[in-house]
Amino acid sequence: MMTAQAAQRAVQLRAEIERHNHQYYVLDAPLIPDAEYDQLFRELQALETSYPELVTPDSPTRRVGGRPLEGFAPVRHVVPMLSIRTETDISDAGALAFDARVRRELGKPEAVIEYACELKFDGLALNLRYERGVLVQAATRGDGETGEDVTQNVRTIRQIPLRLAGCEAEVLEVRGEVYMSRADFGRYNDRQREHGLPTLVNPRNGAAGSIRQLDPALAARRPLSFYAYGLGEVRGWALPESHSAVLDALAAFGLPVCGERAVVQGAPGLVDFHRRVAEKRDSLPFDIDGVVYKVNSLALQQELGFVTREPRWAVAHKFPAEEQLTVVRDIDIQVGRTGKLTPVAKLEPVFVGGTTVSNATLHNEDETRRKDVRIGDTVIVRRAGDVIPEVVGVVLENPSTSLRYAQGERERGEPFDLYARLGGKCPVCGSHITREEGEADWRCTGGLVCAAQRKQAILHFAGRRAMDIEGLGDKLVEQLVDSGIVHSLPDLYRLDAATLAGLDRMAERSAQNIVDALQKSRHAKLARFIFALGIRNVGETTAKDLARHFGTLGKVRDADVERLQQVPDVGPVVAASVYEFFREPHNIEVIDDLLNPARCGLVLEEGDGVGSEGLPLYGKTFVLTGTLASMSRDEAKSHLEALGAKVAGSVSKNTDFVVAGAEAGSKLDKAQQLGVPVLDENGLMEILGRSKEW
DNA sequence: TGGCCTCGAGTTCA
DNA sequence: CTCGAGGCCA
Repeated sequence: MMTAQAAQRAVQLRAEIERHNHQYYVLDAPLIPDAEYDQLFRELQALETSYPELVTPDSPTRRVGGRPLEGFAPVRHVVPMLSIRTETDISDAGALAFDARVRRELGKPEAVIEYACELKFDGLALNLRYERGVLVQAATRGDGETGEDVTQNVRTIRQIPLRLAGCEAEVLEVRGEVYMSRADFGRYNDRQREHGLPTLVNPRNGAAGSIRQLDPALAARRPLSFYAYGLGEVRGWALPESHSAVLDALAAFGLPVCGERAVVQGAPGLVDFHRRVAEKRDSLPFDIDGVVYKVNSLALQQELGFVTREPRWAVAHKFPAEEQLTVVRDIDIQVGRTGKLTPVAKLEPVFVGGTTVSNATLHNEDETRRKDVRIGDTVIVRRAGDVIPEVVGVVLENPSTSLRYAQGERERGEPFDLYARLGGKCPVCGSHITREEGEADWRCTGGLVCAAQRKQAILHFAGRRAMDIEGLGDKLVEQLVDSGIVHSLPDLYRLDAATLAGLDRMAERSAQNIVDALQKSRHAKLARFIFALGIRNVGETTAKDLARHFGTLGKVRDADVERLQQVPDVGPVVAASVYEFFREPHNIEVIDDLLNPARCGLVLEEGDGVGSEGLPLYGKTFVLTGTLASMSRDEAKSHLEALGAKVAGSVSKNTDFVVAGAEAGSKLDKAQQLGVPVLDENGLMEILGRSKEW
């Protein structure tokens, strides 16, 4: 790069970074995720390293953060609050590189260095000043030299002691991070939503925003936590020899210190810590960016010193970002089994949370409008603890494009309007679409005329929990419906191997497998068949309830709304769904066809409609969690149900037993919380075995 | 009527 | 897994 170009780029980057600093630190309204900001910052750093003549005294790299907010008194830090360098390589190599650097700087290439390892919190750094053990002042980092006096707000954080236990030091400044736990964040937002008040975007913004609340009464309502991780100015207190001993001392004074820390030896210890924390990351009660490594010996820390504003003896080693920026290429609209129209954002593929994400649901029109996602927008995508990616929100300025369009607002697409986009018609069948008063969803009115709904209905029918027709997946159904071979459910049972073998990715062998699977499914339990029909509001459990109560399909079909409501857990809504389903001539036609021995030849396993009162586990509710060694969860479920037990999906005080297999999750915790008896696999086998003898 | 508990339905990627 | 809503009970 030519010097002139480099100079121009540096000016651009500085302006950009300053603006984001202002957004982030002063306005608490970041426009871009941290990873993106870090990247801009690193680019400027790199540029200034290559061209030292470009460095200006007011460059953002010369300071650590933003600037004090008007309204809070400025506080000059006696000992500057430095930032910590981030290792660029997020793989294990990052840890090795840091250790190698430390040994080289110390001139001891062979030494095994002792490190203190901690978590890197996603929050806001604070300096707490204690004089003779009393909290006299709390300040934010600000620009590192001067922060803001937020003592009033910090006093409202219960975890922060106003007086230290057994510390009479003339001055002891404690540094740490204010954060919001995930649970507190969720609870806070739930409450805000209930009252129709604005919610917080993420816990980090919550923490930063609360501390900077000018009204301490408002700040006090935000549930904040704090962890101490270091020291500022110290007078009249003999420093221990190591960082870990400092933290122990702070904990003894009554300050919260995070328990997830370790003292390790050399690079292997760092790698090990990084891995262990990465595994735990999702189950921690708070968000973290990564981990921090610090040379443990304070003497060695001093020897290593600083490069400009960053200590040589510490680095942050981050994890893959859970949030990333990407561009919405298009908004597709999918048609579900019930005709529900779901907008889906087609994204420029982006690596986030360990996998590449290219689709994200926008749920419905209101949700899309609330987030104001439009085609062409840059959005923040998150893939946190759970697996499913979500669009967190729109970024109104993309740093890479705003450099180009620095002067004006970027052109945006139209606000999302589902009806207008579809011209009022289902994208698959062209039937008109409706949205009932008070409903969130638009629906296609085409019913089974709509190919999309037919495909979904067939897939549902073939599903594992329904008729369990192995091999009949979405690709095959797609082909069968599109080619016109299968129009409705009975057509499935008229398929032969020769027809199937003509299809894409279908040879004789696979074709025969499908035919066999269909043959096997001709004999089905009533409950599965009812579920397979796909009646609105009738899922697996309700289908079982109906089958058990009525015993035969004929009785279910002929039942009036009143009779239907006598089934446990069936109220007016479900009863109406069932009743109307069996009044629809097309549905009756399909069912008759399926059960006609001369046509499809399905045979239902029907009963006489007695309850299961006589069974040994009648009236007991089980919840299964974790993985069992000897059988699948579904098998365990059907065994239990065969004995009259009810198997529910979540634990409550009505649960009689929780069966915990290997790697049981939150359900086990909940069981312990509620004092519900927990069985291991042996316990389950014992119950199943014993009950069989009865 | 309000506050649980459940159930139903929709969702992503390897 | 999570959200929304149906159903039940106090």
